[in-house]
Amino acid sequence: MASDKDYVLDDQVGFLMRRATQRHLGIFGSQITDLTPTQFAALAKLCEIGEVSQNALGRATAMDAATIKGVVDRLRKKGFISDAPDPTDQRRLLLKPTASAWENYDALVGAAHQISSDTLDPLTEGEQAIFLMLLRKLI
Amino acid sequence: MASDKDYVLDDQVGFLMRRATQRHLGIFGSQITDLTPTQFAALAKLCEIGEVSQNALGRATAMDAATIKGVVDRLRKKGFISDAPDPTDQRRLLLKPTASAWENYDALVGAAHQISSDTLDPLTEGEQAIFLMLLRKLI
DNA sequence: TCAAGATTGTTTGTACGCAAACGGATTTTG
DNA sequence: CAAAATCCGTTTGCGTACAAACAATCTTGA
Repeated sequence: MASDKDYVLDDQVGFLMRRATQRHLGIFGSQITDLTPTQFAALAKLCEIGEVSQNALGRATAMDAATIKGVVDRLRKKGFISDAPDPTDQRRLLLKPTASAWENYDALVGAAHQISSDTLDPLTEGEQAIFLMLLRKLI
Repeated sequence: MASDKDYVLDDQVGFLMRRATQRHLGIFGSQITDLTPTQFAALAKLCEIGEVSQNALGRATAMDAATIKGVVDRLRKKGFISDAPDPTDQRRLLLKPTASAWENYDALVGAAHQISSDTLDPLTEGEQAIFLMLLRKLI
């Protein structure tokens, strides 16, 4: 008989979440190729907020200071972020989306919705709502 | 009024899964410090299987060939994996857990169970079962 | 049988993701 | 007001993760 101590990797929540994330990233990559999911998240938040410091954008997108720096660097290289020193705080780098950022964001929002929809497609609508509700409790 | 096209990052399944995974990795790191979650997954599978080629271990743990190579290299450096060429297939590297691997695995299984339990702790037992069931459908 | 195709392990390059440390700027507090 | 604490952006180092390419080795099919 199975002991309480049995450990089946494939039944562990961490392993299942990693695999579900892998599938989601595959869906994302097949529909949006110019930006990574992380870059799109930062772009979306930046367009949502409008003007924000680098670290604050990181907090808003759940990326630490080291991670958001690399993401912002790559978005700037793509021409999606312009920055200027904050006149009221000399430590801060004030980020703003460029016109090109808005164009790309607007063009990609539909695909982004589709990606979320495709990710949840194996579930019924009711299950999707339950899943998202439970997922929110695990943050 | 909100348009159908509104995109709220914080409501997207990908973003929520990333944050839930972050929380889980934090819980893991606070209870198991000698091994990363990925390394523990590979170790657990290796102990479960017993003897397996490197790429096959990667498939069993949802890691591609490049990723599993690095993980195996680090586990070997820690003394948890011994390898030998497969006599029946000269391409294959046959991996086996060392005695030290078994000792460490046995010693850590309890913590691993606790990590899964802590990760799901915000949910009731019924919710946990539902969440895992839905998560499995999203793989 | 033997050429075509697949698989094994490897390397390189890019991109998160986090810990830790750092100097400089700002805020808090004693 | 000055010291302590905090926050800002940066760098380094390590560990996933995956794409793409590669040589060596099997396997298959005509």
